[in-house]
Amino acid sequence: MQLSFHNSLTRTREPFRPIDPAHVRMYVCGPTVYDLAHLGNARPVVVFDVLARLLRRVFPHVTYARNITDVDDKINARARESGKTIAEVTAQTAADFHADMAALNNLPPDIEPRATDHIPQMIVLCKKLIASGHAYAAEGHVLFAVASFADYGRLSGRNQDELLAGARIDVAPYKRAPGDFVLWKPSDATLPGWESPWGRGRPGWHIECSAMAWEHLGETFDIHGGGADLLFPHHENEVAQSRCAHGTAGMASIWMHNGMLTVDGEKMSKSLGNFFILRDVLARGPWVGEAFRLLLLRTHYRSALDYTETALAEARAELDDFYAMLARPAPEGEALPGMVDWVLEPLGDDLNTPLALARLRDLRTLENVANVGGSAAAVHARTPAPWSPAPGVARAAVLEAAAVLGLLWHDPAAWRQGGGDTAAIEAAIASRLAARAAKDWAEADRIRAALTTQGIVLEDGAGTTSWRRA
RNA sequence: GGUCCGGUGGCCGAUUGGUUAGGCACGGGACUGCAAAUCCCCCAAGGGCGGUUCGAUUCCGCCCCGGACCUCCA
Repeated sequence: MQLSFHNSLTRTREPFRPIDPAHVRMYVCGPTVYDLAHLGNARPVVVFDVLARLLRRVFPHVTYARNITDVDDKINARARESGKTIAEVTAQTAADFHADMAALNNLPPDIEPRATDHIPQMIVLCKKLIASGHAYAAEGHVLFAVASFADYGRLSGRNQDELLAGARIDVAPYKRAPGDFVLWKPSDATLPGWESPWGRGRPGWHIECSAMAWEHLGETFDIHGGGADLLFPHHENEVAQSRCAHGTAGMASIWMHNGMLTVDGEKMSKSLGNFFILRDVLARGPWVGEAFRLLLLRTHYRSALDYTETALAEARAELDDFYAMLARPAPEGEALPGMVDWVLEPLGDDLNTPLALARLRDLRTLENVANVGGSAAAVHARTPAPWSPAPGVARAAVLEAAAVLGLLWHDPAAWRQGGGDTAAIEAAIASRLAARAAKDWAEADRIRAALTTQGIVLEDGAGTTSWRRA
């Protein structure tokens, strides 16, 4: 399968050519663990989880690294205000993050480096940058000299004049230029710190990713991902640090940035205070995790995505349709050649998940036609061949393709019927089947109406009745 | 103000210089004891003004509108 992706660096779609096809390497910026994940935090995790699954399908060996930032002033502030230690805050938040991302069926990355485990590497980078004239020490700080790097601004599409003009913070007196950014900063006794050639201190935000990517993926690697809001300054600064420290022409071959998630048309933001905690949304039911994942994948990853109640309900309804198909008894089948690749092909075209989902629906229709009856003519107008599979065949293709999207992992019966005691429901259905056999339609309808008030929907089949929760 | 990305039918949302996206909702039909599930049909679009072209939703220019970034942010 040919892959191509939109590269933020060149602002064009490029064929994906790994530096080493035998080992594809991807780095994605992970969370700063100071608070529970909000809805927007989930988007890059899901997007790059799908990308990792796709890469693993195409290439023999993939290393996907996603860091955890466990040293940051927001963490310090959270510890101070909550009365917990920094270690408690980071450990608990990281555990919460893992649980929430697992609820969205994200696979763990291959490597999950932590910033505090890479302090020595950060210090080495600072030393290298100072030695090569790209950084300087001043008043316990180490700062990157933006003017020393001609390509600074290339990734985010800015020139240095604009950046200086746009600098809106007060310029610290120890900076040579307003755009210079901190690699290392001093810590007083109340703050976490590590001994360094510049005194006891802690890393700046950007240096950690340069250090961890270097340690685990090398000086250059294939894909660097993250949210579009990280393009500047975070990724711009990462490139500057890594390229200047290693003397390379680039850091990652392809930079990929997911669009922002908005709520009712406004960006989710800590400072705006309009953010939804993912865990609160997940608490609404066992269906939410998958419905939210589908909601995310129904929009192309680079587009802005507006989260609404309606969109979540629609995603759930769509999953209901898939699980209705999967819950229907069908013989074990094997996908016809080409079926799965037909669905996944759009993923190779800059991760076009909406088109892949449209094709997944077509395979669902083929299974429904095979199993229930009807015409597949409309679907055949789109498929590469007039597939008319036996029952169970398209079903197998749906499951295989959905697995690359990280969808349809629930047990169909559990999805439709939920947990809890079902004996009373089964008993009522048995009574109704007896009434129907006796053509006592009034009694049959009375039982169904009673179940309807409990939120139970009956589906009569040939000689049997199945049920689901509405 | 600067930079960038968008504006597609009632809603969501892809592809494409000419040929059906798809989903949801609405309406009609098949099937069903009645339903549900399922299938079929129908519906309706491309912000505005110019330009290129035989032909533009698709390419170019301008304008309008929306969003993101401009050193907390996925």
